[in-house]
Amino acid sequence: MIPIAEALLDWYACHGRHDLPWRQSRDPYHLWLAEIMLQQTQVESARPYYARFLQALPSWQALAAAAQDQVLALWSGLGYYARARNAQRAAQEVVTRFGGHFPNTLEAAVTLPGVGRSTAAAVLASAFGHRQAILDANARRVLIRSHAIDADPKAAATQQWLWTLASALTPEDAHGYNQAIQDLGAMICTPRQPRCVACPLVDRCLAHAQGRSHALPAIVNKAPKPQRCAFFLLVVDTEGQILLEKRPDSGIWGGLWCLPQAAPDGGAFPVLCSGTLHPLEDTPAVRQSLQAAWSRRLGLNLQLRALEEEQQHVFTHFQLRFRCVHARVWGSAVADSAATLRWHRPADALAQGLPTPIRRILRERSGGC
DNA sequence: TATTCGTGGGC
DNA sequence: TGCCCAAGAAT
Repeated sequence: MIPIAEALLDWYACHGRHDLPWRQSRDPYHLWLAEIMLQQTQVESARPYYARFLQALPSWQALAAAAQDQVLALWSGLGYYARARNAQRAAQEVVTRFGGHFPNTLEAAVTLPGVGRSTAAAVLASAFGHRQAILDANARRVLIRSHAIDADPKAAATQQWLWTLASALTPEDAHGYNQAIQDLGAMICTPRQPRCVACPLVDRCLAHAQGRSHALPAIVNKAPKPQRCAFFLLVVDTEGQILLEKRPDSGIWGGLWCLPQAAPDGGAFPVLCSGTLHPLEDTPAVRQSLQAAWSRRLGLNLQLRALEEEQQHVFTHFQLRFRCVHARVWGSAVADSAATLRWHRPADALAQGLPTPIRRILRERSGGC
């Protein structure tokens, strides 16, 4: 066996995180679900979602047949909601195209929505014992440091080299090795302040030999985050119900239920705001356009009331500044043939698949903790 | 090829 | 506090 693999497997046997829930199973459904949830997500964030999801939808068939709203409600708060929509589509394809069994080749597995090369390899190795290399953030960082790779980690040529390296280093026991290198990356070879004294690869690590462990991977220059501004409508009917709008599948918060949103100009999408402008200012003109836009889009006769203080929510690639607008409704009834508008009692609203800042708003209003 | 997709932890 | 980063994939 390659010395690196042997050292990693020995270390893993003693120090690995053997107690993770998805490591107690060899069921492809369990392992696949864990891999999807863990994409760009830390273990402790995904853990409670994994348990709840499996409890509610314990099989390919259950997930395939579920209502999308239920799937998104189970995912609500975990982020990257395309994963949830793709997961359901993948389950449907496993049932219809693969007879209820996860495909047992890399080529077939990556045809499933939301399953890329690394996710497919992880499932095949763990569920079927195949010798398949992964290349996630942990493995990538370990390889970059151990081989002192200076190139831009995101460049295509670097990715290709890393995949070649990962494949060459992965032993027959890929199941154990993949988990070992992930645990090393998460526990020892961390992004900042790696604990090289406790690393089983310290004697073979080029970065450590060169005294550059802390300097790798190379830093990629970051683009400044644009700011976007929007208003959210808080309208309650005579029975105390609140109006929610289902967002389209594409775009941010796709498929989730949200407070009706409008830009200061009345448009549907948040507008870019520079430092000098005050797009969230409470002016008669802004109120006018908001009232007109929402009344038309929602088919309601609205009377705007107070505007709440500005809040913000930071995404990976932009910052959303927003204010909540209280309103009264005259008459009733929302005409919505597409069923993208619904009145919910407060408790019902909180059971829906909501984006985190919207959940926070509704929770505070209903006096919850 | 470069963007677009969430959210919370940690320093 | 602000910023970086995470068990990546789709478009």
